[in-house]
Amino acid sequence: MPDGCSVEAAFEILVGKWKPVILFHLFKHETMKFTELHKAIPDITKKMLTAQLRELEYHDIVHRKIILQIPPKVEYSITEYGKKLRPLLQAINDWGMSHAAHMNELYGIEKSKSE
Amino acid sequence: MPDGCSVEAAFEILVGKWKPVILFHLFKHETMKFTELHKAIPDITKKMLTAQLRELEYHDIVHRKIILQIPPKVEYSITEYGKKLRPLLQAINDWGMSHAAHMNELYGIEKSKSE
DNA sequence: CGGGATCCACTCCGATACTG
DNA sequence: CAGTATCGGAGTGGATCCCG
Repeated sequence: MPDGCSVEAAFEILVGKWKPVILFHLFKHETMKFTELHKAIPDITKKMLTAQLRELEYHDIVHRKIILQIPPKVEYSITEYGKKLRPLLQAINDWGMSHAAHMNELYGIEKSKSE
Repeated sequence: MPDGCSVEAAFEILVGKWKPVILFHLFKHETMKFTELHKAIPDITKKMLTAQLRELEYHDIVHRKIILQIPPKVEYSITEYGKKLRPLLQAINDWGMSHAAHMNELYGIEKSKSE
């Protein structure tokens, strides 16, 4: 099965529950410090933020720049290679939005998750 | 956060570990019976196959046609709406493939997952 | 400040067995 | 044949504490 399988490979990199949000912020701000990211996504724990960032770094999607000084500082940014992801993410996002509208047509607006 | 969040919504529908493969087969064969799908994806259990199919059905991506007879038969097919997913899946797949090549450049071919 | 280590809770998935 | 119900394991994410 040559085709349709790299989809899962792609998902392994993009899923992870927090990666889309992290990438979203990084695409917007170009460069963000660890703390800025953490404040932008308050619900994430430091552990998870670090873990997801490390994975993205491994996949050459984000770059980690360490600034040694007394209050240590680390800046994260999207790599040139990582920027290629943008149209794909955008396409997925567009589909997600239009699909939400489609679901709305079919079932009506569901606010609470049934009772 | 209006943007970059529908990505996760889209993932909820497309991820699930088996959905891409199921969709892949369905896109190829137009119409498949439950057993055919099961034979096409031997590793999946009946429980999972049913569950994933039901979710896709709920999201109006696949259609379930029940043929009542003594050996019961059910045919699954992609809906018209579901066909819109094809280019998206293709794009994700393309990126996954090119990314695999990129990883190969960076780290070389890794066959075993390091002992 | 950035991030690693440990422990725990929860969810997802597989194996098996049963039903219509 | 198509599908459901139950159980149990594995993997994932969260809270907390500790280290540079």
